[in-house]
This record gives sequence, structure tokens and C-alpha cells, in this order.
Amino acid sequence: MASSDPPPPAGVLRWLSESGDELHGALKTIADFILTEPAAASRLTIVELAERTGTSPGTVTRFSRACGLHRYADLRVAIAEEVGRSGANRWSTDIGQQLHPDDSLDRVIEVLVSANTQALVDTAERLDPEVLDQVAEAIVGARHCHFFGVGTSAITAEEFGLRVRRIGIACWTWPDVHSALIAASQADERDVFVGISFSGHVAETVEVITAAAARSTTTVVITQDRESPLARRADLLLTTAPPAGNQQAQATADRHAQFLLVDIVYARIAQLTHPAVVEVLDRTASALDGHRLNRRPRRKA
Amino acid sequence: MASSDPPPPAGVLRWLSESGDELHGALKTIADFILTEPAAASRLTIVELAERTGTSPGTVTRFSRACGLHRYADLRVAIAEEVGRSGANRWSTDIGQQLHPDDSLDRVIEVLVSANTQALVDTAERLDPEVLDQVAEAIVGARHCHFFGVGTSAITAEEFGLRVRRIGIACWTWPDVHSALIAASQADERDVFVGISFSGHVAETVEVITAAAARSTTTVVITQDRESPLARRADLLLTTAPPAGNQQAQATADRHAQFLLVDIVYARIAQLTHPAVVEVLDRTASALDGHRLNRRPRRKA
DNA sequence: CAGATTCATGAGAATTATTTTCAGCGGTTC
DNA sequence: GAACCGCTGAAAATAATTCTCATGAATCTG
Repeated sequence: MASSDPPPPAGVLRWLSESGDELHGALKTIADFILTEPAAASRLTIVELAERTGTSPGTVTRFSRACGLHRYADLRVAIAEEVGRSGANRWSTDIGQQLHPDDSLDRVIEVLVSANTQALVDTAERLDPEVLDQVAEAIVGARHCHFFGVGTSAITAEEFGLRVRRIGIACWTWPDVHSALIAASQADERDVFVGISFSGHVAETVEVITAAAARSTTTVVITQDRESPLARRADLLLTTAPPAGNQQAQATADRHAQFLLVDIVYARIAQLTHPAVVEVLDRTASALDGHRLNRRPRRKA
Repeated sequence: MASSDPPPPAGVLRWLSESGDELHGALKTIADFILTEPAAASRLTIVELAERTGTSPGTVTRFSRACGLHRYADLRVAIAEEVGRSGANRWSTDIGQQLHPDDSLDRVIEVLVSANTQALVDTAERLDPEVLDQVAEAIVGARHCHFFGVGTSAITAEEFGLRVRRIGIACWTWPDVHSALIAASQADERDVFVGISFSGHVAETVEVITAAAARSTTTVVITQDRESPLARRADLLLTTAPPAGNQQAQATADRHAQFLLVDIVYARIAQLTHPAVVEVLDRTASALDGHRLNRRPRRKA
């Protein structure tokens, strides 16, 4: 029975390429073919495979048995599974490479996806749950809540504001320094100011958060650099993942990281105020009904 | 022939969970079973599968055809491949669970990260590179470029505009329908209009894109639903990944997906206009120098 | 509301794929 | 060189799959 090897517990292809040398003759031929074109092999019937390898169907059946599988059909799905598994690594590989003007579009996509997902994972990993909780609580408990960012971070500020507003908390996103400074000058310790800046070195945002801090508001900062001037002025500091490899993808990756922080804080707020939020969200949704077209009615007819 | 949908080019399981609703009766039963236990399903013979689902072998064959596959054997390997693919990455496990008010913060983070990364990967996979190229080229070649979105999609529109503006293309993001309609009324075939809507059913966005189309501009649409009124009016359609499991994370996941599309188009545009972009980006960066604090001087002193 | 039509379904026949059996053949041993 | 061993493919046997078609449910139409 167990002459050569125990059958492959998982991974026919791996087993073939490793202990595959122990196969002789026709079986070896079949093994080689499968290793060369596993994807194709998994789509062939037993007869076709036999023809392609110059063997016979019966031999292919014996081959399947030699692989520790009962039927030829099992061999097929085993190979297919492994093909799928190896094909899946597309998205986790070559971050850190620069993009060149003549790179294929596929490569651009690949790099951006990996950079962005990596940023999400990295950001999540370095997250301090305690701070996060405090941020959520601060926002929930705030009388007023203010968001500020400049340039690309203005967009994160807007998103944050939109979300928080949507669940019924009084908040503003200020589109420029002056408005933000005015808001800060009228704030007090019951309020929360959120400043967002990728670098943490943007003068306007620092200025706004400084002014807010001077009025004893709770200051929250989202940035990448925890040593930056902006970060130093934060009561509660949330950091996005630091640059990982690829330069060009950095900006976009950080955007995703910032949004992830917003997502999480938002979700946490929703948790903290659960029943209220559910109701508010329903109201929000139905407030938009008149602006939707061709929609199947909500919840069956 | 093509009654409901084109067959799945890649990803039976994905196709089933998306357009799977279009299947009725016995076919639906089979689809559900496969979605529930894909790994098991791929190892069953057609007779076994028929028994388990309370249908007949013939129906299973028809099911395979409905999936765009010729033979049942093809269905098996297709499922197996996909099982292998999803089993390979660990972030795809616990998506689909609802968030409960008393879930731990760690769990919230986990779910959001998985949902978001999944959305990125899914979106990338379903991307049509050709369309993407056409979008990039259209924007590069446009006289004027306009972005419009309402609600949360307004933020994506803004981000898109910000990016494109940054590399020196004349473009606008319109904050409200009226402005957008006015812009559309003055546009012509040299211009590009980009409409963004998660659902594709937002009246305002549809209206703007319709108006733009009437003026023969090139219309680009970013949405999730390729059958939506908005999508139907698009010259060039980019779709984000459809809901994958978790309801609450859906909105945030789609936001990331939209941004990924923006990232990619942006990167592509940068490629197409390479030397120009490098220079413009340098200028953009130095334009902000006066607003940075405590920064080590760029590129040595 | 009856009749017509369409369509999904499963039963069974027809086909195809797979496995098993077995005879032949090349190599090895005595 | 004869006997044996074990691999191999041909062909028979079996299992799986597909095809055909009658049935009945559902929808449409007059």
C-alpha cells in the first residue's frame, strides 16, 4: 500500500512537484503535464487528458489514486482549488515598486490595490482602541463638533462631518481657515474640534487646532506623523499608517487610511448610541426617497 | 439567448451572489446551496448535488448553463477555483456578519477592514481595463471636465476634481444640481461629464448626466448598479463592487471602492501625460511651501 | 373566467465519461 | 531462456451527465 509516500493531505500540485519524482513512466508524464499547465489540466476530461499525455484513461485513473484521491473528478477539483489559491496572491505582492509611465494598466491597478489595502491593514494594526473610544465618546457627548482640513484632507473632513451629521449630531465642516477660526473662538470645553492633515505640518490646520485648544475644546487630530506640530496639539491622536514603499501610491493610500479611521469612529458612535442611530438612519434614508428613480419599493411590495 | 445577464466571465460565486437573484425556483435553490457550501458543492457529483438540493440532475445541468458554463464539470472546477482563491486570504473570513451594539471595538475594526479591503479587491477584479483607459483618455483629451455627485458621492466627485485639477486639467466639481445643469447646458462634445452615485438612482445625478449627454459630451458614470438609470446613460461606465455581506459596512466599503476607481484613473492619467505631470506636481507642491511648518527643507538645503 | 401560451421541471432515454478488468508486453531474476 | 512481476492500454462495465419530452403551474389574453 504505502509504498512511496503518504497521499497529499492538501496540495496536489505541491506534492507532485516535490515527491513527484517517485512516479515513473506514464504517471510521470501525466504529472509533468499537470505541473506545466494545471489550469488547462483541470478542465480536461479524463479522455482528453489521456490523449494529451499520450496515455490512456485507465492510467489517468490510477494516477488519481496515486495522488491519494479517489476519483478523477476529485483530482480535477483539487487542481482547480490550487490554481485558484495561487492566482489569488495577485493583490498582496509587489507593493513598493515605483510606477513607470509605460507600466501596463493591470500593473497600475495591482499596485494601487495592494498599497491601499496595505494602508488599511497597517492603520488598523497601529490603532489604539482606547483613544478611538475616547474620540467616539467625545463626539457623542459634544455640544458642537467641528471638522477642519485643508486640500485633500478637507475632503476627509467633509466626509467625517457628513457622516456624523447624518446620525443627528450637531456639527460643521469648515471650508476655510477664517470660518474655522471664528468657530474656534466661540467654542468651549463642551465642543470637539477635529483637525485632519496628512503631514501634520499644514499651517492652517495647526492654527485652527491651536485656537481650539486655547478655548479648552477637546481636540482630535488625524495625521500620519505623530511627532508633527499638529499631532503635538492633540488631546486625542489618531494616526494613519506611515509610508509603505511606493511613493506615488502614498497619497491615495493615506486617503483610504484616513477614511478608515472615519469609518471606525463612525461605527463606534453608532454603537454607542444604537437605538437612536437606527431610527435616525431610517429617517435619513426616507428623506431621500423623493429623489430616487425606478426603485423597487423598500422591503417587498 | 442572453435573456437576463451575460454569463460570468470570471467568478461564478460572485456572479451568483450578485445577479443570483434573477434565478427562480429550483435554480435559486441550487444557487443558495452552492453559495452556502461552495467547497462541499464542488466535490459532489451532479446526482448528489441534485439530491441535496431536492432537484434533479437535469436541472443542475441547466443551472450550469445558466452560469455560462458548458458542462457540469466546468461548474465544479469553476467553484473549486474560487474556493481556493477566497480561502487564500485571511481577511475575507468574517465579513458578512452584522455589527451588534455590544461588539468589541476590535471586532468593529476587523469587520470594517475586511469589508473595505474586500471592496477594493472586488472592484479591481471586475474592472474593465479598456473602459478605464477610455475614461483616462477622455479626461486628458477634454477641453473641460465636470464632476457631479450628491450626498456622499459629492465627496468622491470633489476628490476626483481635486486630483484632476492638480495635474493641470481644466475641471470643476459642481456642488449643486443647478450649477451642474448650467454647466451641462454650455458643454459640447469636447467636454467630459462624470456623474457619481452609489445607487445609480439619484434623480439629480441622472438629470445632470442626461443633460450632459444631450449636449453630446462624453459621459462617465461611477456607480454600483450597472442596470441603474444612471448607468444606462453612460458612455463609459465604471462600477464599484456590489454589496458583499455586511449591510452596515456597505456604505463605507463603497466609498473606498469609488476612491479606488478615482485613484486608478488618476494614475492612468498621470501615465498618459507623464513628463507634464511630474512638472506640474512639483509646482503644486512648492505652491504649498509657505503653508508648511517645521519642515526639513525639500531635497537638501 | 376559460382557453391559450409560456416556461420551469423532473423522468427517463441517450450519450458520454470514468472505472474496472484483463491480456499483452518489457524487463528482471534465477 | 523460462518464470515472474508489474506497468500499460484496450475494451467491457459502470457511473455520471446530458438530452428529450411530457407534465403541470403560472401568466397572459380575449
